[in-house]
Amino acid sequence: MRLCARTATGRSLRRQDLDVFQRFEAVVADAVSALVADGTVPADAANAAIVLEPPRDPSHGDLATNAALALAKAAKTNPRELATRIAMGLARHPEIASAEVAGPGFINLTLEPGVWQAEIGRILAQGADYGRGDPRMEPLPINVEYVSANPTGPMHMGHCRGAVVGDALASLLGFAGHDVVREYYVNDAGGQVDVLARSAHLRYREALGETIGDIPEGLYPGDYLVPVGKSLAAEYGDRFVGADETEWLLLFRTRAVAAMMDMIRADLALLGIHHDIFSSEAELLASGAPQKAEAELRARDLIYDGVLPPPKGEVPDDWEPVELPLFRSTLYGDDIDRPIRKSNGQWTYFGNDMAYHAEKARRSSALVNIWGADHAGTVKRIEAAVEALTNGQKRLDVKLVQMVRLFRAGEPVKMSKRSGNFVTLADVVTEVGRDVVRFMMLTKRPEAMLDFDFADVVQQSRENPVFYVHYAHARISSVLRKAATLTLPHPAPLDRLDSQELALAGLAAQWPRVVRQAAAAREPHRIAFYLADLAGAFHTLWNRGNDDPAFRLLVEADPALTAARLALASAVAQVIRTALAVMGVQAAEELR
RNA sequence: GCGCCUGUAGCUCAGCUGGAUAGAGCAUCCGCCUUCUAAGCGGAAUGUCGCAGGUUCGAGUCCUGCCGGGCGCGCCA
Repeated sequence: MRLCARTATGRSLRRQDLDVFQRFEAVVADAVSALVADGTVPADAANAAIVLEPPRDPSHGDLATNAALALAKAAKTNPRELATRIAMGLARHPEIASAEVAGPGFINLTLEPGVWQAEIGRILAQGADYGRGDPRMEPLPINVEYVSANPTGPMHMGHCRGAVVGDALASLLGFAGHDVVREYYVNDAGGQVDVLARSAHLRYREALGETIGDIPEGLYPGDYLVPVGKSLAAEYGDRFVGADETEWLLLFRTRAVAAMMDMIRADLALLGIHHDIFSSEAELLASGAPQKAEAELRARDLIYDGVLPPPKGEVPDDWEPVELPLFRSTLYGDDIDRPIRKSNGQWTYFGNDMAYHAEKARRSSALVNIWGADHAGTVKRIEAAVEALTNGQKRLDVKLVQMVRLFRAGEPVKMSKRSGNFVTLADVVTEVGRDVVRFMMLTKRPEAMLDFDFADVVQQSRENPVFYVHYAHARISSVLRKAATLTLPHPAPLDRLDSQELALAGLAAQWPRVVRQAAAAREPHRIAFYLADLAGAFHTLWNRGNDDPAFRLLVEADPALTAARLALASAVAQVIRTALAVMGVQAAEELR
């Protein structure tokens, strides 16, 4: 367990700068150190998996630790006995009201009310920075690569979830104290962009007056290429009409890709997503990076020339054994070794991608990729390549995001990519709003399928988490507007808050811990679930005031109590705002 | 055939990297409210955590093997 966080300059933070959980983790760690010092516990056991967490059952107090359970074996005592000794020490801490041994050897801590009262003050004092992590010591940023959709058309709903999850993860990591780079890998070198170029050439001829009729099978039918064709026609006239493909392909490709990327950036901007770096596959190729990566891996015998076995299951009719340069991904758990170049000598997608990740790894402390689940089969080889190219120093963490199924009032929305009849991201954002889209994409674990119903997501009711969280913030905002005219005591006497109110403060005080854990697990969706909990707890308290006016936030006859409750409500609103901001969502001041 | 993901209450899903008696919303049942602190409230009931083994003080969580669902599977991107 870490005793103290450290800043980028290596300076130790004072304990009062830590959040509640970190502070009491340190208290428990001190108690464990004392056991080591008096010989009860061997020194090497002290770094056992000791955790301090809020117990599920509130009757177990504010915090619970398994320290005795984790150490009993090494101390050769029974857990309850050890727990009793630890608890006796903990109980002497001025902020700990009671430390009780429970169950097989847990120690349940109940904190003095003043701890939670003080936490309200901290939330209000730190504002939007409450919960923000200390800057980490890594010299290089964490790289989050997400979206990276092929530049061959507008963003559609298939890209949406990965875009939101990636962006929220990036801002979560940033809030947790990491330096973060948001990156988009532009696949502007493969066969798909040649198809794009040919599709643009067709639109170019169309712009010059030719009747092109139906778009041939295999080309992109979307009319978003019409302006590209027009622009090329205006600039170059008819000189490429009958020309050989070699004369125009590169030019058309470059122009079409640039136009598609402008469109994609505009689509992403609708969601509030902006990448720091757009890396071009074509530029990477031109720089010779794949050759360098190959040479490096060949020197270490991680690439060799070999023949792959025929694919398992159904073997294609035209399958022939061919010798190819293969990367030994099987050394890292892959099923077969993977080719880095094709039989025609060109790089495979993986060959380029390997070099790209080597390059990313050089300028990053850690790599995260957000990929669609349809790429699941290629995860191992690229993680293996990063491990090999960095000698195991850097890890690539590929997060797979499952698909979203669209519904309209319970009916599945039919989509067919072939006919161009797909729902674009812009359509969805226009219809339900950016904040709704962003929040909804985080209401489920990314690796599970998500159903998105246009009717449900804008519904104003308890079962819609987006609404429910906004509603909590709007209620608080509304009361604070009303209270603006009141004369209230400063500072608010927070000791007037009752146990239910302090429990809500305790939940708000968990925000820094949620940030740390969600960031460590790279799971931004935890923020959405935390917010639903926090909003639920607030609404429950609010409803108390509906039943009995004495429990309302504003009690006109008692300005001191009103001030205390408003401080609590403001703190809750602050945490909601901050958490929503990490998700890229703007908190609502009122609902309409 | 192989790989990855997935299976938790009737439904939709959480489950804090192994902790205590597995939670929430919806639906159900029982009360209450008709209110701008509005877009309901309170309470109750609900489980073979897919199945079977294993690891250990302790398993929904880790390991192995089955079963069901999704995605993918030669040099595509």
